[in-house]
Amino acid sequence: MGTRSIKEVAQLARVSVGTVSNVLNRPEIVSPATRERVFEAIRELGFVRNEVARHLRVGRSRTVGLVVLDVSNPFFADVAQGAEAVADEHDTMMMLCNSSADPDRERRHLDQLEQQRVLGILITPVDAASPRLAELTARGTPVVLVDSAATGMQCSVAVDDRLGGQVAAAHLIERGHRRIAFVGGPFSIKQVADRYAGASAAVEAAGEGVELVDFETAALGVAAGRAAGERLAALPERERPTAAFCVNDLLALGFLQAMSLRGLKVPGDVAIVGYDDIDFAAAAAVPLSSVRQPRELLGRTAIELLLEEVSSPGEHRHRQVIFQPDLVVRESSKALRENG
Amino acid sequence: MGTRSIKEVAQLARVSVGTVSNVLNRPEIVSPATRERVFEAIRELGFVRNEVARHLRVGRSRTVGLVVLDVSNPFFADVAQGAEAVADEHDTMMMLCNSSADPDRERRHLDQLEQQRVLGILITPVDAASPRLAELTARGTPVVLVDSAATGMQCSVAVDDRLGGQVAAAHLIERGHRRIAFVGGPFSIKQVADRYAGASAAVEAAGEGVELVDFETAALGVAAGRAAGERLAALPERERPTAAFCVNDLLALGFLQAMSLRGLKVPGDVAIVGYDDIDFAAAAAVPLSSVRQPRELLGRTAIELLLEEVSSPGEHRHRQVIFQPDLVVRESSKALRENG
DNA sequence: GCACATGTTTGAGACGATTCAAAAAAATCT
DNA sequence: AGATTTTTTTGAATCGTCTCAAACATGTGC
Repeated sequence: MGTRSIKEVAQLARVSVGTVSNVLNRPEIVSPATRERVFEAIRELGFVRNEVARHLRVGRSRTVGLVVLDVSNPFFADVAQGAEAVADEHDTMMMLCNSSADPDRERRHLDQLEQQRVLGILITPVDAASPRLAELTARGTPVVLVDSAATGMQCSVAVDDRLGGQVAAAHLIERGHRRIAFVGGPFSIKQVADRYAGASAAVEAAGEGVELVDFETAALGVAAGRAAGERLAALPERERPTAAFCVNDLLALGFLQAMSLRGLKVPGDVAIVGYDDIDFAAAAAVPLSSVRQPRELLGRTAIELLLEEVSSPGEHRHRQVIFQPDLVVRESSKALRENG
Repeated sequence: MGTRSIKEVAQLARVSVGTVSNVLNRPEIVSPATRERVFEAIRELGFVRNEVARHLRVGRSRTVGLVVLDVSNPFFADVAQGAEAVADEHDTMMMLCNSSADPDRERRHLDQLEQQRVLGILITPVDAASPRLAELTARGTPVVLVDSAATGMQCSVAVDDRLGGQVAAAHLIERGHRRIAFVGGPFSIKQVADRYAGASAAVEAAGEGVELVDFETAALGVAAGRAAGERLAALPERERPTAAFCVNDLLALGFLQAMSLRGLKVPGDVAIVGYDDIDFAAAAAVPLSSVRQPRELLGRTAIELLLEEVSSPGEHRHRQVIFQPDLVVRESSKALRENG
């Protein structure tokens, strides 16, 4: 094809390849006249540096991988945006990969990233304990866990999911709800399990008469939420929970949709609290109460930890950063319920 | 670091590097005994093939770039998902890049992708006529335009935006609206301009007494839609459009939110039609009518065209694929309006 | 046991950029 | 003008893998 090499540039500019390389990397050590001649040749030939060759020689990549559970979840889109902003400042490229919460797809992405010898990997793992992650670290690819706490071998950035679940459930209990649905799954995903644990704890703390009812879902999208909503709506009124804590906003949105299809009022018949506080939460049929996470900050911090690890491998100490979530109360959980 | 090369594997397995390479690429030509010995060595050393070196030697990358206007718009997330599914089948990696509709960010991404010598680039360009794109093609990086028609030098996959705009406006006119707001911008984005042109045409065709009122926005997100909604709501009732055609669903969602904040009923006071039919459209406060595009299909087709071009550069003829949009009518535009 | 086909393995170049010691050229000082 | 320092430029070696012609084994038929 029309791709030129440094050699051709050298030829046209009547200098050695070493000089062309110098013009590209340390232009200040090349005499102005030569430098100009080389630039001229570059322009004329439409030369574009081959980053692959550079990488091979230098042994250091300029791209980092970010593997998320679901690109189409705005939560991750925002995390990615935060990370990319920082990457950009460091002249680093970000490869966004989507695992769809599928361990197999995740593995394939990790394989490819490792083969590409990326600078490092940011990942929201399907399973944080997977040996694959330890392997990567051991072989020299730094890994930072995003939205999931590490155990010390890696850096991680997370939000206190247990606390988030607890706050959400406590809020519903305080509003007078006694039977609360927990909507989310699969439990193998750490975030789901932690938020459940938090909600459980709040329910325990409330004592007798308050219970948490599982509505486990197979996935974490709008459709799964709708399905869970249908299941709940189908229950006879006496058994039906009067509130639902959905483990993310997509589920909550789907759940809300099901309520309105089945003629149940929100928050009158069923109150809802979601998680993530994505932009759509506030724009929903009934504006959703939601547990907010600092999304961009999560991304920013993650990549900063990674870049720090890369730039000073010697003295780097792994850190586990944990942010606090915030409950944002909106219509969907506003009504007070008289106890029965 | 702990990264091993083919040479070390060869040493441990007591074979030549050529043989190791053969085991990796054409295992069938290696005798079973040797093959097993090599695999054993690979396992023992934790060898991971260096794709960078391979790429340099072979001259052919296994990754394609996808540059979109906005990762956090679910429309693009879906396009990406469609493309990635196909990429996956072809053992190809996808780099998702976000230009945020910023020509400068777009340029930087294109530079990086070209330097990485990717197999090809799928792009929803900020400006399809940019010489940068022609340059890429000329230098040997195939480019496929996504959601934007090409002029013959490249392949492209698009949806008939003019038709979409027309259908949306015609629908509102048919419902009895005479003054229709067009919400969207900047007009420098092709999709915006085309949808506007279509809506204009429908208004023209309706004859006297029907008009299109511009509410140009600076961006295409929820916030911009909310702002436009505020502007419209602030108008005295007699001048206020009774319907709005929003150039995408994010704008429509924001717009809808503004209506409800200002106490205007949808569709009673103002009817709304959005564009893209993202999952959230159906889940909105008032389920949104929207012009649906085949999102995954767009992505699939784009990368298929690219891979075809790459695999048979000789006889490849550039194609411009155009899909038809569909109007999905929901609550937000259902009410009939008696003419005044 | 020889000629020949068939099946395996080898090892010396690429690929395109970077690096760095050494050569060459230019500038400065006696 | 010659010696010395400083500034530029050079070119060979290198990164890790693939390729391919040639070398080497093994097996077959006579």
